Amino acid sequence: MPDRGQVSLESRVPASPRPIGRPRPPATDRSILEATIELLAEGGADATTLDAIARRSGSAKTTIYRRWPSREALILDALRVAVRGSSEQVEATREVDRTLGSTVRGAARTILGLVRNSVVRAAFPTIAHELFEETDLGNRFRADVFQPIRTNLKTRLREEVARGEIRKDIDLDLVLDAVHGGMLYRALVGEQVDQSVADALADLILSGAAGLM
Amino acid sequence: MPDRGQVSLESRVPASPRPIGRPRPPATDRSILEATIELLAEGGADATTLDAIARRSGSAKTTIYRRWPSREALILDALRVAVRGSSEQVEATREVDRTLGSTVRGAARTILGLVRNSVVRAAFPTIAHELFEETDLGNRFRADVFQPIRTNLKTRLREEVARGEIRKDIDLDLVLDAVHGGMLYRALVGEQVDQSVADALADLILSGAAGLM
DNA sequence: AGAATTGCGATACTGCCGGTAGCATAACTT
DNA sequence: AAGTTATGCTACCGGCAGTATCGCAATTCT
Repeated sequence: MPDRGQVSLESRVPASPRPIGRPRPPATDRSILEATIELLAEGGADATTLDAIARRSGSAKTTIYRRWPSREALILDALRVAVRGSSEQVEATREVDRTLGSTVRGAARTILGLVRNSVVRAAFPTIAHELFEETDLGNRFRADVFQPIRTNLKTRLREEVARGEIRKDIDLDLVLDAVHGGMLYRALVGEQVDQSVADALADLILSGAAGLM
Repeated sequence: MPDRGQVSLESRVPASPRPIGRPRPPATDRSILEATIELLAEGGADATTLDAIARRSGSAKTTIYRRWPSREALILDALRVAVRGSSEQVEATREVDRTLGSTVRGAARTILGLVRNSVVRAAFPTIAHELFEETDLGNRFRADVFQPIRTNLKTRLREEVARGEIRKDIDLDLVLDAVHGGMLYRALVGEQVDQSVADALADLILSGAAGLM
């Protein structure tokens, strides 16, 4: 069991000339992930059993286990793909406007796309479990998915601070927490989540709720 | 199988004089819930199997299934109890001060107690699943747990609006979403969550992030 | 007192699912 | 041709949610 690992982080310089033996068609990874995503979207996590994934992808269950160490890992990888797709879509939509507070509004809209994504919703309990339990899987997911989005947004927020659009004494992490968390929370408790809500939330956090006294 | 049901919602006017047959000792309910809470806190949801609950509570598995229709229902009831305990504790701590924005800060601290509660953390993936899937269980939980907290806070926020501490044009739901969601989100992604963070988040939402230009 | 009714504990069971083992075979390198 | 690795298949293990059965206990009704 060589376990070549689909995320070859260690494959540095030599770029291994040609591995010996029967090669793994990369298309198999894609079809498995695709099947997983479809099942998550259609029937939720409960319907996403390994037998169902194997059946739909056309690969054997054993093949799947040679490429992913566990069902959770596969689901999280599928979620990774789905998130990447969803946020890229949003990024494309976002015009590069520089109106006041555009970053905060953009952040709210990005999360909007995610909390409405059926794959994200289906996989959310799983990822929440991994995050809370501080699992290796959860930590990797946090580093690979959450952190990049966050550092990107923070950079842009710092630019807004430099431009004077945001106060210098503001904790930018809190701004992002309030925006992202607020949208997520609304989705959780079943309140309306759409673009107007996203914008309203962003505006609230920018302008504050306090009376002017 | 009469299934008397532990949440006799239909038991209206007559208040059934005395049910026939061997009575259910209410202590059994308590010991089962207690065992469930302990297991959730100690080993997480995975360790909270029905056999473990039966073993620890001293009741038979069949007895548990006569009182709760499913494992999920039992876990959600246990969570309900744990939340009630946790938020009552916070309510007691909260002095009845009327400083500006005290409600918002109080809301942040209440959630702080919840996201740090190990039972809540353990049961969170389950409740998230039920909420997202719009299950009967999830809807009941929303109505029984989320709504009361929310309406209570909204009432107090409206008083602050009347007092001029909060602007009239503010969507109070969004304020609560940002506070609760922000704290939850921080706990999820593993950022620091303590009282100073709760207060800072509340202050941010009250005063806003925007520069004064 | 005795019949009827309901709850309990124990044991055994079903069914599903995550994960594994073993094997024959396919694809590739040398 | 020999060695190496991937695949599909079938069969299996172990754990766990949920059910069935049964003898017994506690209580109400007549």
